[in-house]
Amino acid sequence: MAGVSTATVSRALQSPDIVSKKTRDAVFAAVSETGYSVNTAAQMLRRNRSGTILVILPDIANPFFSKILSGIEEVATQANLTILIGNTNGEDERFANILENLRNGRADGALLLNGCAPPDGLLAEGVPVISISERVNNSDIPHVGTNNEEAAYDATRYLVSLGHRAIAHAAGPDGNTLTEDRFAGYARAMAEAGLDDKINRVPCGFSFGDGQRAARHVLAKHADATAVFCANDESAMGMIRCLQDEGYVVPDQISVMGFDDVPYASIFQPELTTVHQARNLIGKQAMRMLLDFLSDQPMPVSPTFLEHSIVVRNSTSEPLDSGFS
Amino acid sequence: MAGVSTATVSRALQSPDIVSKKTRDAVFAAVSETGYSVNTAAQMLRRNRSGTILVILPDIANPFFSKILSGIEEVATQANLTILIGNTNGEDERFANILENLRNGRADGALLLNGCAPPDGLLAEGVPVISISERVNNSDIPHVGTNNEEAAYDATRYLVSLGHRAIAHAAGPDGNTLTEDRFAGYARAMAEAGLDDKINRVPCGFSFGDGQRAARHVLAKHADATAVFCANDESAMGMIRCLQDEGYVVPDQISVMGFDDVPYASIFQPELTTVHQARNLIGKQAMRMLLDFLSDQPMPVSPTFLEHSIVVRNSTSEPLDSGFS
DNA sequence: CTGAAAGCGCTTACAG
DNA sequence: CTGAAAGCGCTTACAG
Repeated sequence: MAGVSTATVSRALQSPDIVSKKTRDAVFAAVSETGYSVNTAAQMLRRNRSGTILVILPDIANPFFSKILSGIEEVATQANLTILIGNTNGEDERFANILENLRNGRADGALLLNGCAPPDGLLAEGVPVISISERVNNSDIPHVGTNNEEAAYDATRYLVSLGHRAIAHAAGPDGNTLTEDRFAGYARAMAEAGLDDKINRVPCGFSFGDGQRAARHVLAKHADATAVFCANDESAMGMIRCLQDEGYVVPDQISVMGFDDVPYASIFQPELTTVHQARNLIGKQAMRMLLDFLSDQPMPVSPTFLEHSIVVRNSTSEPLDSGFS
Repeated sequence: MAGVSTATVSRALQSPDIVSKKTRDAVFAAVSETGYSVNTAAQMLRRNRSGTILVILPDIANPFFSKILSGIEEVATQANLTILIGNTNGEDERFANILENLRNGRADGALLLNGCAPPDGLLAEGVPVISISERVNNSDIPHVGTNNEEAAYDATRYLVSLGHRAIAHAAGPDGNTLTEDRFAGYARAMAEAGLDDKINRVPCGFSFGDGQRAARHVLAKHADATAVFCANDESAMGMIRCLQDEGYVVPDQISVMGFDDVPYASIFQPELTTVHQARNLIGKQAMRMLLDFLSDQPMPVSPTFLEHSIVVRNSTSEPLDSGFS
């Protein structure tokens, strides 16, 4: 090296201001000449910090997560943190393996996007964790996301404002907080509009195929419906596709509304009316909170909600008087 | 701990067969009781290996990559390796930062999906790297992917076999090996069918919007075209959407074919005829090769290609005699 | 089959 | 402002 101790090299690199300009320059010169790069493993070992945060999600291919991820990345990069992505694929075993990264020191904290509580004992104690988008039931894990109840309420109110009365709700998968929150908002708006007797929860799910199946259910059992509010965009698209295949015109004969505003919502035909979530901001906010958490700042006890909005496109319109039957 | 030295604990955990059954059991019991987990940092430092491989891609949200990623993950998990995803976002600076993980020991090797050569000096020497899907120009980095020239040739032959003669090609972005390979395959098939004078390279790109713009180009300048072979699925969908907006019926008046077989290809209306790439297998194969590379086995000097196939759906049909003008 | 010991490459109180 | 020294938690030749 260039005439100084390793201690000084370390100082020059980590806190340039505490060494003299002369040594600093010498060190930087030597570094760029030799192409030196600190050994992260040694650094991690000594500091007892990995400088990495773990992002746990159920399906990396789901476009819903991409903007959240880029928000997380932006903030993490600024803070000089690496992000490690763990893909559970909905499997408990994978989830457990991924959590291992928090015990063995590969990551200092985690962002949980899969809505599952870490199994007892698997979450290392005192490790900062924040849940995003999907709340974790019965836990005090800090949360960042959209107010799903409120957003579903707004969505339903929008359909009511168009003149719809028989509005069905194609609900998400069971045992999911998103499903319950969105149904609750729908039911509240219906009740408020004096439509208690029209409240109609159709079992559905979050996939395109689920939406198709739910459409057949609607056609078979609720032929008076003039609108369907679906629990997410994917299922709304499946719903529409099936209705079209059965010869119905959306929105002329039946309106369909989604939730999420995924990238594809504006490419699908008809373009989907949906609820927009501020996904990038959600990711950023969650990462910022995790940063605070890592530096032992107190966490908010109630969930942090970011603003949502109704995006009106072409899959909804005023109802025909008679319904579509 | 349970009556043995740390050396023995290490041996019991890493190579259970070289310790006596008695100590092994004692160690495992103590481990599960205390919830002990090895410190990865210390392990990395001592072994001079991170047990992590770096996957570099331009856009994590692109659904094209998801199946490749899951293939990579499957093999990596079996081999007990962690994967670290680096998202370049197409930015050189990010790319450089991501490559840093190979210098500082956070990763032992890399899988390159962004088709860019690591800038001189930024790739640590002797680090195993394999390129996937998109070849890196002028480099001897081992490659795994689809034979794009051959696949484009097959796609074009399919259109020819339907009876099309005026087949345009909406080409990918400039300076990309995929673009050149696919154009070359298209041109070869056209020439072979005696249609040299019909070879028509329309500047396009890989996005939906690029496809829409290219459609206008085709309508304005090549109104005799009865089919367009697009460089990927996204642009093919944009092409179709614009043609529909202009009042044309696909495939009746004009056939459009894509490349990749992304998940959305079968949901889009009309369902897209395209070239299927064995993305999961590509990911697996690349990861397997990287494993070999890491254990110093020799790499193949020529690219490893996995099988592609033509998926016929509803965006292509026999041409009308007259073209669509 | 097991233990004592060295050392991986950093960082950081402790002196000076 | 800088250096010498200790120690983070492992793994692995080396003895026995």
